[in-house]
Amino acid sequence: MPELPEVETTRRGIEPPLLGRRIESIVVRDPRLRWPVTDSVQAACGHEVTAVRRRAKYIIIEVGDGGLLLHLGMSGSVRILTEDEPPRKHDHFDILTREATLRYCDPRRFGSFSWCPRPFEAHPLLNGLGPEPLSEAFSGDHLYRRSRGRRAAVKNFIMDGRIVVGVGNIYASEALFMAGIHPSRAAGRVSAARYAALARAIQDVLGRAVRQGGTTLRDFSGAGGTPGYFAQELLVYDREGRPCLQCGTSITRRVIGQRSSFYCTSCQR
DNA sequence: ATCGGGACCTGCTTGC
DNA sequence: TGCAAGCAGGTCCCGA
Repeated sequence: MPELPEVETTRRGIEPPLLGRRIESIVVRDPRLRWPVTDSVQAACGHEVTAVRRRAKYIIIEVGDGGLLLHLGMSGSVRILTEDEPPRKHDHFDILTREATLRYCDPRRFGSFSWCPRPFEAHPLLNGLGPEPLSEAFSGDHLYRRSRGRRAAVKNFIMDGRIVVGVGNIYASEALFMAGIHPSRAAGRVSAARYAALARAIQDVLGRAVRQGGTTLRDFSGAGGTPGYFAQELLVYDREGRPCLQCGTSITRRVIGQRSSFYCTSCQR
């Protein structure tokens, strides 16, 4: 469900109700996430939220001497409650302020929730991460330099968080199509010029999706998991057998690195 | 160092 | 209608 645009949309959605508010309590109903949720998250209680940031697909709810580190995994979502509501299946925990409650739901339990002391970058889950795709630190030149000598498929390469963060399965397919690069081409065999086009494509597609408020999480009432209206803008993803919008060739689906990949055999080389 | 594959989960859709 | 297989937007960890 959540790629970077959805995570950023979630961040923007929970920032107003949390920023400047004191965390009164954290109620863990079901600690079984990717890693068991421990009592260490209670360190945030009694503190005021000073910022709600995003790093890669993590959301960091900052308080005094640390932050709550949140990942939505494949199926995670949060909603903001302003009145009591009985928990549903897969509602794992609540973060309560006086005014509102953040409730986290994650059926597949690939998400995570943990306490992160400062400095955040030192946390094992955050250190070693590559640049943010929408930051100055990310460029075609960066991709080019990091890819020399690599034989892995370029699609896997750009989905590797140590190279660049936030490029998930959908947008990897989309960006490669926009740049005209075949997803299974060896990363080390893509020219600097084509990496420049790829970096632009990644920034363009992620930037547009963020500006549109993501897709499935536009509201926080727990929408259902299918692609929202951004799906209409997808050029190749989930379009197997349908005509390429550039040349009419039937779009191919193939598993690369255990993930479905969609591309045009004629436009992408 | 790099790579591919397996692992972790539930729920929905598809096909026999 | 029922049941099993296949599929899903992430990413960590392992052995080669």
